[in-house]
Amino acid sequence: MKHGGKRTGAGRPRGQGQFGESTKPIRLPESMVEPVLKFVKNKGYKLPLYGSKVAAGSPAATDDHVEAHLDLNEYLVQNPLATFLVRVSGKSMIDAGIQENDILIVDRALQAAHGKIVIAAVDGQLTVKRLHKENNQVFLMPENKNFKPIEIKEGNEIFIWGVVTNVIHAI
Amino acid sequence: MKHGGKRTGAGRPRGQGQFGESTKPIRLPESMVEPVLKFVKNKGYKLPLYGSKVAAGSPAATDDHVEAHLDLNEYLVQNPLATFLVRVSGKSMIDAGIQENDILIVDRALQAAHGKIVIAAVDGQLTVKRLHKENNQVFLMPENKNFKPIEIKEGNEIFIWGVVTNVIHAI
DNA sequence: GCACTTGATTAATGTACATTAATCAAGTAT
DNA sequence: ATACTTGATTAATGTACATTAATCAAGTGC
Repeated sequence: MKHGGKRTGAGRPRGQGQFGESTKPIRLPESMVEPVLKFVKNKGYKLPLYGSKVAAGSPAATDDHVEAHLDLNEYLVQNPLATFLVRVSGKSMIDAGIQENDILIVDRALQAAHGKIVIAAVDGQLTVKRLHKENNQVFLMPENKNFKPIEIKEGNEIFIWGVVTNVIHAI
Repeated sequence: MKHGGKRTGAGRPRGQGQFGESTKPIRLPESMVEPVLKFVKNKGYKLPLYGSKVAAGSPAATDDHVEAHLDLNEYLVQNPLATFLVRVSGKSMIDAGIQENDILIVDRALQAAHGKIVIAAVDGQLTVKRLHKENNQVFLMPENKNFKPIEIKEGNEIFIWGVVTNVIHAI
């Protein structure tokens, strides 16, 4: 009663697991287990970015003309520990394409240089303005003709929180 | 030579690990190990969202007035497997706040209803337009007076790929 | 010959376990 | 007394291991 002998190709095939590839046990902090499982399930949120020229048919049908696969977190956030979001209120930057209720991605690690759009706290209120530095004078410039520039002087309570890198506008 | 006896409070303290909390071994597909470690290192990219009123000082100093902690992937992408990105070329939707080189987040799972801004493939070229349905006629409407509407008729090679949900504009 | 059963083979899976690290307390030397 | 050493205690950490799953091949009955 022998069943022995070679079994080339026998055994559970590789890549038959739930992920279709080999796995590795990694220790994760308990609070991250759920988010990570979601992250893995969504394949790391790598979204295809299409350029302008495309093949006919639906985007699912072809991967031609895919410029890249982007994770929005990685693409939009350079310095995760120094980045925060601000919801826009007011229309003072409407001419810069920043509309009410848009979400701004703000990086505290970037230099608040002349010409940059920044988030500043003025009178306990956050505001978006373009930073204008000129001959020792510093202004927060609105981009809406109905608003006036704010001058930053020694001693007035204005803090620049960071530099706006991206605007997210919901349709 | 006894060193025995009770040792209340002895032992390595809880929360002394690299994550400051208990961990759990989870199997991950090998290709996701690196992205997941990055994801965990960045604490799941939970970014604080500030409203308009704030305390003085820098945003790092206080967590008052934080409306929420958002993961941009989760916030922007409802249907990860049906979502893709398109880089905008052309200015045909400039009046809708969609500028050249912006990145659009597009969801194929949403209904392309009248009035929605959609991505369509026209002559092997992707285009953003507002969908206009009226009396059995369907139009792709630009929002820029220099461009003309495109009518979608039976038999012409126009495919609607999905509905634009968000616009990302780099500053 | 053909279907079915049984054992062999190998990968996937989850977790138990040995090791390491960090702390406490008693013993020891100064 | 004070500092140092040694063993005890308990959590963190990485991985080995037992179990399960999926396949192959020989044996068995008809």
